[in-house]
Formats: sequence, C-alpha cells, structure tokens
Amino acid sequence: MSITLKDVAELAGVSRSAVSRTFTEGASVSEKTRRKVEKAADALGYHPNALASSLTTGRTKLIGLVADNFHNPFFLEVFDLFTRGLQDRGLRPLLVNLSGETDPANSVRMLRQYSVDGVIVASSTLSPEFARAFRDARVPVVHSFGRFASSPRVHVVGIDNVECGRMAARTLIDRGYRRIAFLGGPESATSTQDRFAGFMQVASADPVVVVSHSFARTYSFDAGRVEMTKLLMTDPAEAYFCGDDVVAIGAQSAIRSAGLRVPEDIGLIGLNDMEMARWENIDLTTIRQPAPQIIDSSIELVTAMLEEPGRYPEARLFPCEIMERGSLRPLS
Amino acid sequence: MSITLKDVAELAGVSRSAVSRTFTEGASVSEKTRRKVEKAADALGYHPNALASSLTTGRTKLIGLVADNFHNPFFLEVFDLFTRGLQDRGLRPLLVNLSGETDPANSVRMLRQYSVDGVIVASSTLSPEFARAFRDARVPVVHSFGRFASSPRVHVVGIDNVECGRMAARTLIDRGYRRIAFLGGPESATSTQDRFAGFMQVASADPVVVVSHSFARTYSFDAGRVEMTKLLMTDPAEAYFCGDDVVAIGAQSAIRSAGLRVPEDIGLIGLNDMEMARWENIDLTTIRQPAPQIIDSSIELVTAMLEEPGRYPEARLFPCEIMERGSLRPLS
DNA sequence: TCGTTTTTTGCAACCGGTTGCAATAACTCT
DNA sequence: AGAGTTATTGCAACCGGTTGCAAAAAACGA
Repeated sequence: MSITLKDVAELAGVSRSAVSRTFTEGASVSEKTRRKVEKAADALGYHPNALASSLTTGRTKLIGLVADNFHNPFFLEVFDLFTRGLQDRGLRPLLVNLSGETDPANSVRMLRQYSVDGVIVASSTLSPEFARAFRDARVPVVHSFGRFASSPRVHVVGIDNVECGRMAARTLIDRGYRRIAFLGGPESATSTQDRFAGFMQVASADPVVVVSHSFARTYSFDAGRVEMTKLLMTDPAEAYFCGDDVVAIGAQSAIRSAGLRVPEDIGLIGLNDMEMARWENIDLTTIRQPAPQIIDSSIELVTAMLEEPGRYPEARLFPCEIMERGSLRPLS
Repeated sequence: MSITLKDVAELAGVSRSAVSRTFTEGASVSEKTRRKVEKAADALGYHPNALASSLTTGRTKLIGLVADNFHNPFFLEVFDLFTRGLQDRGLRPLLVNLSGETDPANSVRMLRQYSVDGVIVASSTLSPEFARAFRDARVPVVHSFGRFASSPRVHVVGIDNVECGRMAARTLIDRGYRRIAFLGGPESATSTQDRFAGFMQVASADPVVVVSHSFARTYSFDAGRVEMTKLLMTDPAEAYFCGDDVVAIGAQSAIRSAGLRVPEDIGLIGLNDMEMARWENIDLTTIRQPAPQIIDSSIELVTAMLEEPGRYPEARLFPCEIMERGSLRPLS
C-alpha cells in the first residue's frame, strides 16, 4: 500500500537503518548515503510514519487539547493561538470536546490510548481535579486558564482571578458607582468563585458601597442575558462586573432591550478582552486577559515537561489590565 | 514504563494473543480466558495502545480536521459539532490550523505522517484544489462547506451557494427594495463567487432593480465594518446581502456608528444563522445553513470511505431557509 | 605505509500490538 | 466411548520504524 522504509532501502541499496538514520536528526550518516537515500525517498514519495516511530522513541508529538466551552467566542481565539503555537513547534493538537462530560476518567483513558506526549486543559471552569487526573496517570499536563493555587499540585498558567475581581471593584468605585454588583459566570467555576471573592473583598471594605451579586448559568450570551433580564425586573445596580465578556454582552443586550442605555443607565465591565469587545456596537470596557502569553507559556511548560517529567509543579500568573472602552462612565 | 500486553499476559497466565483477542471486537476467546484477562488488565490498569495496533490494522481512528478561519464564531459551532460527532463515533479529531497557509502539500504530508484515516476540510474559502490534494495522496477526504460542483472530483457536503444568492436577491426584492447590493466575503472564496453569481442572476433579471457589489477582505467583523464604512461615504444601497453573518454584523455596526438604523435606513441579510444572529442586539435576518446536517453527513461520508476507499465522489447539498428577524423591513 | 582513532554501516532485537495457521481442547452425535 | 465438528489457543511472523553493538570503512598521524 504505502511506501515504507524497506522500499526506500531497497531502491537506494542500503540497509533499513541507513534510511532511518537519514530521517532522524543528529544520527550518523555519511553525505554519500544520505544523498542516495534522499534520492530514493523522493522518487518513491516516502515519508516516515510518525506513529510507527513513536513506538520506539516513545514520543508521538501529539498533545491533547481538552476544552469544555464551545459557546464562548473567546475560546475560538484560544484554539487559534494553541493550534498555531503547537504547530510552530512541530506538535499536533488532538482536540477533546468535554461538553457535558464530568468524569475525567474517559478523557484520560482515551488520551493515554493515543499516547499523547502531554495534555493541555484549556478551561476556566473545570475543577483542578481534572488536570490532576492526568498527572496521576503520569501524563504531563498543564491547566491553562485554571485556578491559581499557592501550592499548586499541577502546572497552572493563567491570571489571578481574585485580583481581577478586586481590580473590577476598584474601577467601578473609582468611577463613582455606589451600588455595584457582581454578575458572575457559573457558580461552580473556579474562575467565578475567585473573581467573586476579590470583588467582594474590595466592595465590602468600602462603607459607602452597596454590593450585591448573582450568577449566570454558563459563560455564554444567553445566560448573561437571562440573568440581567431578571435583575432588571427588580432594582438593578448602577454597574456590574460581569463574569466574562460574553456574559457582559448578553447583559448589555438585555439592558438595551429594556430601553436602557449602557453606560448612561447601567455600567458594565467584562473580562477577557475578546475580539468582539472591540466591536463598535459592543464597545465593552473589560479586563484584558493576556491570552497569547498564557498560551505560549502553557506550550512552553508542557514541552519542558517532556524533557523533565517529574518537574516540580508551578503556577504562572500574568497580569491583567483594564481596557477602557465605552461601557462605563468616565472617571469624573 | 507503561503496562503492555505482555504484562497482562504474564499475570493472567495466557499468551499475548489471548490478551489481544479479548480486546478486539469479535475475536474468538472463551469466557473463561476473557475473565482471567480482564481481571489481570484491571489489576494493572492496562489499556491497549491505539497507535501500536494501528500499525497492523491500518486504522488509527484519527481524522484530520482542517480549517482556515479562526476569526469567525460560526466555526466555533462547527468545531463543536465536528468534535462531538467524531467522538461519538469513536474517532479523534487532529486539528490543523491553516491560517495563512496556501500550499496543501504541507498539511497533506503531515497528516499522512500521522496516518489519519481520513480528512475533513471544513472551509468555505479554500479552493477545491486543496481537498483534491488529499485525494491524490489517497487519503479519504470530504470537503465540508465546500463548493458544489455538478461533477465533483472529491466528496463535497454543503449548500448551494448560487441558490442562496438567488434566495437573498428574491427576498430583498420581495420586500420592495429597489437599490440592492451584494457585500461579499473575500472575492477569492468559492462561496463568495457562487453567492455573488446567484444574487446577480436574479437581481439583474429584474428591470427595475438597481444592483451593485463589493467585497470584504475576509469573512470577519472588521472586514465587514471597513467595507460598509466605505460604502456609506458615497451613495449606499437600500439593502445588502452580506457575505455571511459576521460580515453582516460588521456592516450593521458601521451603519449604526454612522447614525443610521437597521432596518429603517438600510436593510441587511446575512448567511449562516450562527448563534449570534439570534442575539437581541444583533437580531439578524439571515439564511440558515444547516450546519448540524452538513457536519453529520460529512462524518458519515468520511467513515463510509474507510470501508470503500474508491467510493465514487458525490456532492451532497442541504437546503437553506430564511430566518426572519429584524434586519429587513417586513413584507408589505 | 601502517597502526590508531573516528565515522559509518548493517545486523538483529525490540517497540506494542495483530493475525494466519496448525495444534489442542471442548462439544456433538450416534 | 469414539469419531467428527467446532471453538479456543499459542506460535511465530509481521506492521514500520529505531537503536545498541560490533564489524567495516574512512580519516588521521607519524
């Protein structure tokens, strides 16, 4: 069927080892045989079978990319960055869609069956358990956008969500908002919990500030809209820190549908700074999460673990910054 | 390092073949040995290595998923559907990001190195050449969202873009718009060309209709916005058929920024019916592309090709329908 | 030129599985 | 119980590569 090492060896008149060696970096082959082999390989259109070689080398160059939110456009950007970053380093992403799945065991089993070299869990909602399951199975794993822990059990790359919560509260208070609220993503998500904690910490420390909170069912437009619609029926706050941009956009839509204006009637601040936040009809003030850096760093870390499997776990944090746009009233 | 067939065989006191057989569907093993093997396997935490077995079976259950647009949220929905559909059938998507890449050779080589069982090219912008390159390399391939051809050289699953163009033109004319225009996606994309052709065919057949056209640089918000901004500086049409939803949303944003209203001042119709089109602040009238059906059918077709590699190429078309929302004036 | 050192090469075993085949075991049936 | 079937099993070769090792070839030094 397809061309194998043996075919090339025969045509080139050398041993199979010689052919193998010309295709492996840093192996000992003379220029003469290399040329013979390359000529034969070209003639036959030969390319080494990566999977067969993985059997002996123990490396597949396959990286499991595990995600659970396919309804948040931010993750499209994340996939773009991950796939390109991996490809640039000669690695291949094996995509796993976890939507609805709660038990890590299946994914662990599946990714082990495919002998992935490592796994990147790209999610801000999965519990740390998930990444740990891979570690326990001795699969190098990095949790991107995961929860920061002061004593991480697994490599984590992301942001300090607690600090983001504080930052959001400070920003709202600085703008003169007094009745402020947290409109979080799913309550079960670690990122929601942390952002909530930080937000409350700053907000409740200020004696004149009145703070309230609620949660959207998921990090999605619909959930944000539903929750804000509910809030508008009673006595809404002056400004909301939303779970993330897509929740904020849903909230924005609800506010506008109710005949109110952002930021004149209600202020909004999101988190992520996804592309859409810049769209002129959305124009969302938001906390930028430096996705390119997080992703680069995650890839770097997972490749480092290939060399050094027992590598001591670490948490890598990147700073966030406020992106001023039009959904909050200006600093007076 | 990891548990192999041999370890299980030894513990269970049977031959390696026996172990292999208990893990392969429909092989001949007695209940007694099966139980012994399963017990040993459980004890050791053994799971067969999918890649090693692919060597002899010739099947990896890996499917290359090739995409080139990571800036259009519609494709996040597409990825969701593809990954789930493949997973449900025991297949694994190997994601390839083609952004910027024009030469198929690289992807073909890479995916062949990984012995993917088949490839799905999910793009409405790539030329048919691309899919053909896989076919020429004897890799089963399906082009999803690709150009329909009356004599397809490669399996294509999608919609009739020419008919969509006609449908859009008819819709606009029926609403009483007289100065209508096509605001396409990238001119080089087959889908743009076809939608354009159909649109012009109907529009220019009507003596009272005045038609014009232009193209956005890519299927993206920014490109749509830029192009519409340009159009607004001269004498805009009464209604536009936009390249796709994301281009339409960009156009909508430009229109609103110019202080005009949709649909009162300018009407818009998109194509795809992505989730965002339903968002209340967007509320886009659009032509629904039945993505779930296209994707299901694509997966079905690619798996059928595994059984029957020489399968005669076919084009599968799914009907589209207008989703009435608020970006066109109502039928009078 | 010849002995020594360094490079290059092929052999053969191995990676973790699968499978055709012949031998063995377990059933039927009379 | 014994002949004839059918089901199960293990052997050994193979899938497409890699790699340690020893032999062969080439390069080096004097």
